[in-house]
Amino acid sequence: MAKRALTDRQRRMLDYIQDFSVSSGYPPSIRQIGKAVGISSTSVVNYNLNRLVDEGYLDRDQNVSRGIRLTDKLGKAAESLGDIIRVPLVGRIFASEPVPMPGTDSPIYGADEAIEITRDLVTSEEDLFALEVKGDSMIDAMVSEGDIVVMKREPTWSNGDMVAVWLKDREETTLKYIYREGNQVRLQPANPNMEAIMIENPEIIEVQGKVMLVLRQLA
Amino acid sequence: MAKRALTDRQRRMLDYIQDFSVSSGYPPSIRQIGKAVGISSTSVVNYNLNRLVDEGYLDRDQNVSRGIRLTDKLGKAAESLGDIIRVPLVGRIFASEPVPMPGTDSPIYGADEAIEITRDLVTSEEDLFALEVKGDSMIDAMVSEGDIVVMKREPTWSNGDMVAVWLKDREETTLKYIYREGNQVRLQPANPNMEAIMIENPEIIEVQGKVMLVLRQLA
DNA sequence: CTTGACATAGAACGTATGTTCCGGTAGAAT
DNA sequence: ATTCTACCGGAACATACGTTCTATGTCAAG
Repeated sequence: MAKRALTDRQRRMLDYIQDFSVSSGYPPSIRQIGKAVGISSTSVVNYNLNRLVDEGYLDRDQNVSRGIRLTDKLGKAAESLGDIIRVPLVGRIFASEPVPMPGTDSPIYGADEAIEITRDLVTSEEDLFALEVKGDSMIDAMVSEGDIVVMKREPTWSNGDMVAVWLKDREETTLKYIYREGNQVRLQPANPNMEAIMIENPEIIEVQGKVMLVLRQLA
Repeated sequence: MAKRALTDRQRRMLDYIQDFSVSSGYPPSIRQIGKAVGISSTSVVNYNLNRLVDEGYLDRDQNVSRGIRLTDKLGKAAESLGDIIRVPLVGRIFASEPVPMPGTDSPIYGADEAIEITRDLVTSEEDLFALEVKGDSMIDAMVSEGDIVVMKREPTWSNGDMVAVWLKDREETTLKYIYREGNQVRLQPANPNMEAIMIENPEIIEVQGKVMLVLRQLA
């Protein structure tokens, strides 16, 4: 997968490093970091520290105690922190399965992975979660393999919303524009070349979330 | 003695700690400090570090590598650094001896001790040195034991200057206002109750410096 | 199912680093 | 001269800390 935001652990590590540094005047040791974020093994802290170096969030000096230096990348992120929101990446979306939901017992994805988006990309910040699209079954929604859909868990929907719907009879998840038409429901693909699906009995569909954003990270 | 500025070593240590900290993102180790300021023994660095803590220039955390934190005292000093000048304290002034001079082979005092004064206390910053007054022999100059005189090494003097003069015949140093009066020189004590000394032959006096400032630190 | 990439935990290791002790010097005070 | 204080140097010591190795588990890819 292209580029992913930090894991929750790594973010907490950065937060702790920053907090400790400003309050103590010097950076924390590996063991201090581990204790703070709940990692028992120094090697794991070391591992994630190196990941953070790879991501450009900090610099390290080898064989130097507390040889950690925060880069300005974090500073910039902190600056505009008010403009960035984190959306948990809770799983993947298949055509053949209902969408995983956060907080359920469904096989949680990384459990601590997330993507970061600027606030102005979405109209709401509540109840958002993200899914990675697997397979080409969503092509009728103009969504391709590897895309990330940011969804909002919401019980209600309005005409024209793009939603993830679970078609009980077909055992299939699709992304469609949804319209109420009398007693029926019309599921309209984003791809104008595709035919709409008319649902005569609304009982057989289950709206699992409203699509707020589709991300396609290339290169 | 009341309160003294830092030794040259300690000042270099502070400078190095600050430089290293800002450029590295974390404080230096004891051995790094020693190497930087030319101290071979870690215990000596440790010793001076604790002195600096006593003086309030930094905080330390025990048993923590690089557990050094600069206090804002240095920051403030650095802020107003343009307003502070350091005057080397080169020795003591006796009535019975010529004044020691900086740069001579005279028994240099601490060699690295100095006092700090604000710039506005003196009219000139060049060729200044400081002496501690020993004994009560300068009472006719209203200068008492323990005072510090800041002097300017200058070959010339003007009427009304207070100067340190070495009276060759008496083998005595005194602080007096000096006036040229015809062929003679009048040395006028600051204490109005004291009699002036008339010098008929200027050859027997030697002006060793012009007094710029007298400091009396109490409590 | 098997493989490989990724993440974690635990333990052992080497060393960077702070601490302590002991001896020595120089100047000031007595 | 003696004592005292401040400062320095060297070495030994204890440990805080970064590094490395092995084992384990998970999950996506083949």
